Amino acid sequence: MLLINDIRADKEGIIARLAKRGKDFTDLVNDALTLDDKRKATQVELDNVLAESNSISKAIGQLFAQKKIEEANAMKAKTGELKENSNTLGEQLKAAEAALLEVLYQIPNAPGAAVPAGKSEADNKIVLEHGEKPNLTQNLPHWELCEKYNLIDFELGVKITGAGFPVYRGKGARLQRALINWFLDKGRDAGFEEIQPPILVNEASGIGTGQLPDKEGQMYHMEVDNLYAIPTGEVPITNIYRDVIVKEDDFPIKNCGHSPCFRREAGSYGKDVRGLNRLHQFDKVEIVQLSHPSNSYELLEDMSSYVQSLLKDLGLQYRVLLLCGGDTGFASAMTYDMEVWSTAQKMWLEVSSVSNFETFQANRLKLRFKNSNGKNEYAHTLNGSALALPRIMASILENFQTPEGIIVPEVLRPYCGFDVID
RNA sequence: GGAGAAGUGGCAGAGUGGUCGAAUGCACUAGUCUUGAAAACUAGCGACUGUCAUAGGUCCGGGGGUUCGAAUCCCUCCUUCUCCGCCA
Repeated sequence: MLLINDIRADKEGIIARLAKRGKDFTDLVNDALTLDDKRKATQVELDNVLAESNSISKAIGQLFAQKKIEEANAMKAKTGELKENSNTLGEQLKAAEAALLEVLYQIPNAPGAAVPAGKSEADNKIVLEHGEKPNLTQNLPHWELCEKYNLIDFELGVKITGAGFPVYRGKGARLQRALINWFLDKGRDAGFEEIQPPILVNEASGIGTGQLPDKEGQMYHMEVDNLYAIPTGEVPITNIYRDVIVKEDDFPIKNCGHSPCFRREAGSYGKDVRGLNRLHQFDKVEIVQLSHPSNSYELLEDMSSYVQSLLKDLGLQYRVLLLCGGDTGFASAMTYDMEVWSTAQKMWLEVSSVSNFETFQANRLKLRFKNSNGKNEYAHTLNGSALALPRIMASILENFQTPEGIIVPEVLRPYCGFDVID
């Protein structure tokens, strides 16, 4: 959520930034400020009552110490009203805080300066396009290639678990494992510390990264133990830093981790979810960065370049989109999407998304650093996929197919141990 | 899963109902001394909220309760340790 103090400091600026999402947030912003005023007023009132009651309690303590029992008992009588008062005010304060939070939770992140205004993906800006779309003599979609070469068995997954839980086998499994290892090695070379996080998280972590309470239905939930299957490695990795005050000198903090991801994706059917396009379980290598507020946008560019370097090394043609306000995720201030053209499906496949959240996540996480004035300040968080496996698998299978087989990108050959899938 | 013990500031560790937000040590920061450093000495040193700045308020694993007053008593949850059981 946005910091109420930031909103207070530059209300018009925040409203203007939010307007780039194609919606007017003036009312919500005003509500938030009004509720915060109310919260503060209640707090001051409560503090005064508590201060008085504290001083009386201390006085009683001193009277007892001086054995003036009767005077002490007489003083006790005075505290009844104060106590009642503080109880009422305490409840009012809780209510005021809850009301403020409820409004703040509804306000998305304010898009950054470079983000174009717009309502839908039609308004996204194509930043660059790299390489030529492949010109193939054979154009099978990946699900047919998977069947032809026995790489991924979707039907078998249905039998074992259900739709959206594919079984990778043989060279399919090996290619995927090769990609994961290669991504992790590249991450390490780029200065990211490798993390292998838990893939089940507790409620506090879900709240920390914003999946809870709103998006509860998108995660698999284990009721017996009240744990959630992670929808992305971002959740456990970012939560490493929940309630942490990092050292300013440690910036940028760079983490990278592979994990399975679980998404219920309730209600999505049709050709967009065919094959590997959308799954309930998939693997992803995620990169996470914590940044000093002063240079988080530089780091966003670094992350974008890094992801692009992976795509280039794989020999994939791609384009980079700067998402417009309306298409930028709720928590993000600025997002680049990387898309690979699928010749067979005649559509762009989103293979990565890198975002700068500014303080939006750090606020909920209570992720701070001590600045040069000795004051605690919220850090900026960024993350991105580097990369998500299924669509990269699909891109490789579809774009490197030949009548003689699928040609494995050179960088992966040492990792998977074969040059061609036939 | 069963039995027992424990959770206090960055760390260690006092504190069992009344000037305790918390002794002491270490670590850290600044100063004195020194050519410089070390040592020694002096001072400072938790977080949140709040104020123009003070003041004030909250926080001793989390939540709730008893009391005029809770780190201290009660309930509950979580975590860690020891022993037993089970086990990749």
